[in-house]
Amino acid sequence: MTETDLNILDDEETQLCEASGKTAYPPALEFVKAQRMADFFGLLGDANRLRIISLLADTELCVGDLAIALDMNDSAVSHQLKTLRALRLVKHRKQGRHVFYQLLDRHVFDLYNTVLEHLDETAID
Amino acid sequence: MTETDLNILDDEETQLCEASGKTAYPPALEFVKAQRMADFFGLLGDANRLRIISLLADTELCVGDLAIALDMNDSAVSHQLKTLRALRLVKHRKQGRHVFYQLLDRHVFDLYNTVLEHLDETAID
DNA sequence: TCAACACATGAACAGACATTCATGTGTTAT
DNA sequence: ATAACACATGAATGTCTGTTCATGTGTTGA
Repeated sequence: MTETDLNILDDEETQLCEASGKTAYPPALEFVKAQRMADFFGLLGDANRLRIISLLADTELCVGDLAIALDMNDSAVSHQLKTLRALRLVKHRKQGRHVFYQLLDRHVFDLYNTVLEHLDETAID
Repeated sequence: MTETDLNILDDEETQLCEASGKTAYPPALEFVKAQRMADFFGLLGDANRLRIISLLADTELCVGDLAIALDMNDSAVSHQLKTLRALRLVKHRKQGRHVFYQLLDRHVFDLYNTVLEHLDETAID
């Protein structure tokens, strides 16, 4: 047996369906970690947030210009930026009464591009 | 001017805030494409769906075993699998009264691992 | 000082979505 | 045939969340 190698909970040997040739549960991603990942992906699961990211990846922009470029309410943009700021995905710089935002985490933009390519080669729905 | 190079809508020369040194809007991701990406990311934005993916990446499993391994309702698992199936992320194989699912799109699992690493090196919240 | 501006923030509303429950379909075994 | 099983599906429910509206804070210019 290689239960420990497979990181299997051995409190109870619950039986799997006999149709599968397996004798124990495969290791599942712990829920807390799964939840953190889900939060991260969910963060990118909004079209307007992605468009904001796409803009801020190229250049620095203030809230008002973002709103105009995206045809969004100033307040809506500000709320979204607050979210992105909380996750440390953007940094901001105050200049007079303007606040300029810029993409901080390039890792996110890599993910962005990865999925962009994925969509080109895969037919969704 | 390099407006066409930058793919800028030139119907109206709306003025940006003078604080930014820019004279025109940067190109934004088209909304429809952004929406497709958002749908894709949103799909991964659920802890239980991620856990299902993590299990099906390692091995083939039937619905009932998934439900037990994840401590979920059979119906809930089935609903989630329907979603994953619609997006062609999993494939299924019928064997008697069991239906075995398996991860089809390894690209998704790559993304999964990428974010997993990302979370280890970044403090979220 | 006062008005206009840029942005932030809180509450309220509406839409999306995951789960549950009840039910339906198809398969196996007696 | 019929009961038990494995899974799928539709409706209903509760929760989460993005936008809007109203308001607050801080800055600039007259």
